[in-house]
Amino acid sequence: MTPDPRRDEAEFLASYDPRDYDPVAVTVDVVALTIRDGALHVLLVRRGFAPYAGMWALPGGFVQAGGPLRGADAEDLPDAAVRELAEETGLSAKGGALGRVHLEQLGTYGSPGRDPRMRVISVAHLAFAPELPDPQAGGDAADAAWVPVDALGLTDSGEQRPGTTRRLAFDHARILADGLERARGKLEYTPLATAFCGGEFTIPELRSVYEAVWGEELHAGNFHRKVLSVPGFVESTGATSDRGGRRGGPRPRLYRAGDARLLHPALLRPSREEEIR
Amino acid sequence: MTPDPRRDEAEFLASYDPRDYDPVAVTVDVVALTIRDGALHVLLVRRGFAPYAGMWALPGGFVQAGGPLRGADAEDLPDAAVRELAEETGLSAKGGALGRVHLEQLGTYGSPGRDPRMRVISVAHLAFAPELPDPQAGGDAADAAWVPVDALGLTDSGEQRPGTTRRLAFDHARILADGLERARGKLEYTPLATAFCGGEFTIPELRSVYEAVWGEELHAGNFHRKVLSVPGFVESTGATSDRGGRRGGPRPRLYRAGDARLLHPALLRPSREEEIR
DNA sequence: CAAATAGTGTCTCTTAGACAATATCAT
DNA sequence: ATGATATTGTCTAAGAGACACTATTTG
Repeated sequence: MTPDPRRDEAEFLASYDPRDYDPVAVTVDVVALTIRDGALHVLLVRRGFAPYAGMWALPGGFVQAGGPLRGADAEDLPDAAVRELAEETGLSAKGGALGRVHLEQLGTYGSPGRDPRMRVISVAHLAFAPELPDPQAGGDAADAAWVPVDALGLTDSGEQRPGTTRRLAFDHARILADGLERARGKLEYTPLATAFCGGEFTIPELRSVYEAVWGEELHAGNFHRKVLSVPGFVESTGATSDRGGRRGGPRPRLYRAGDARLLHPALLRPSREEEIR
Repeated sequence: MTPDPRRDEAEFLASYDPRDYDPVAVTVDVVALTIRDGALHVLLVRRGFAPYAGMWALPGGFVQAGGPLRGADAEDLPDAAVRELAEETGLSAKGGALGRVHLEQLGTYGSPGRDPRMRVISVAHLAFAPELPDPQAGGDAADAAWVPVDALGLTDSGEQRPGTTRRLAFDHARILADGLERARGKLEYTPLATAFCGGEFTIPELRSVYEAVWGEELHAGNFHRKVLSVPGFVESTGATSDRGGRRGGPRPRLYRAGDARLLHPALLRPSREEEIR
């Protein structure tokens, strides 16, 4: 049963009864990405309870709907995503380390049967974070950790290769695969790679972000010149890093994110020939 | 109140009661675009009932959730979008004219208060259609029509300019603005402009699609050469159109969509300098 | 016939990418 | 000292866009 839009609002509210509706739950899941030790990591929680007990899942939870009277506890979707992220990481949402996190909506997943309990529509979000502390296992989670994406054995078709130890619950392998593909694309035409860095960063650090997300080595010289040539991508701080490269080399200069929202011309990743058809 | 994931599935189902939940309704809305008379049009319905009676809205409706027992009437989100489109246009979903329509998810809109009746989460979809017949006003709609997008006075910020006669209900101006921006971008790096054409089309017809969506005139010669140079964008049918241009000119050749899913190199639209920052 | 249009040729400028060179730093 | 790294320079090929030209069709 679904609401009948032919009734006007007053009549609707007067005759309102939750039992008239097919129950649908709306959740928010977050694909939170960060770079650790030069590798792309995703924030996962281990489920303590059925369904999928013991398996790993994206952090997420039910949206506070607010009920028919739309109480003050009704949450907007981005707010719900930030709240879930804060709960799982133990970080404060406002002003704290989460203040620098980029968050965008990824997509909505609502196939019947994706949750064995009931019809669940999940609005997935994508977050780019600078390096954050290890998460606190809390709430519903038996464990929580930043997990290297490579260790999950994801295929392009959104499944995990057989033999992968950490199995993902629900359709979270598909959601994560979609999030990774979105992230790879975003790095091409937006300056969001800077969201993985701290407030100040070097060009080689920025390059390592691209290499971690794209899974390809980039030519240092050409990358350097390209980043500086795109208007508004980065701006110089005038300062210089206090350390050279890991195994030698001069001290790189420091930059901060510029004011561009789109990169023009874009930084196209090499060798996309395969995925064109 | 939200479900407690700590209960296992059997216990969950045994104790299930719809009244335990904050009621949330999930709808599907469709931004259906087509080209008519060289101008971009969107499919709109006029609301016959409150809220927003008399205003125009995107076609859409409630998703059939299927209830806790997940009956056979449970709908996937894309299926719901196709069903809404078929209901509003009076066209058959399978095999009919809707078979050639491109459909993709656009985004999910769930701000509290966006629907005055209750908490409604709307999963918006974007459809590219070749020229279709005029829709049949039916179901909940007092009227239905393909409306020129330019006549809606949309601003970049997702609002309608004052003085626009056809007002859009709910947050549909924002959704439509997002859909248009997505469409403009998709034409750059995918061959989806062909989805606005019939099975066979000419390069000038394809160019008119780009001009209608981007709102800019393109250089005919350069466009022609560019389209043919991108691998897999179009393939020749060998045939020639039976008419020349409107006011003269040779008969253009006919092409059909190629097998590329991405355009490489992309067709970048001119003059994007403004929107970079 | 006059005007418009399809399709092709040519030129210039920008950019991507390969490669090289040099200065600086870690070990 | 040795090797790695940051940064800049140079060269080549590809592509975008401006412009011109010809052949063909409509009215």
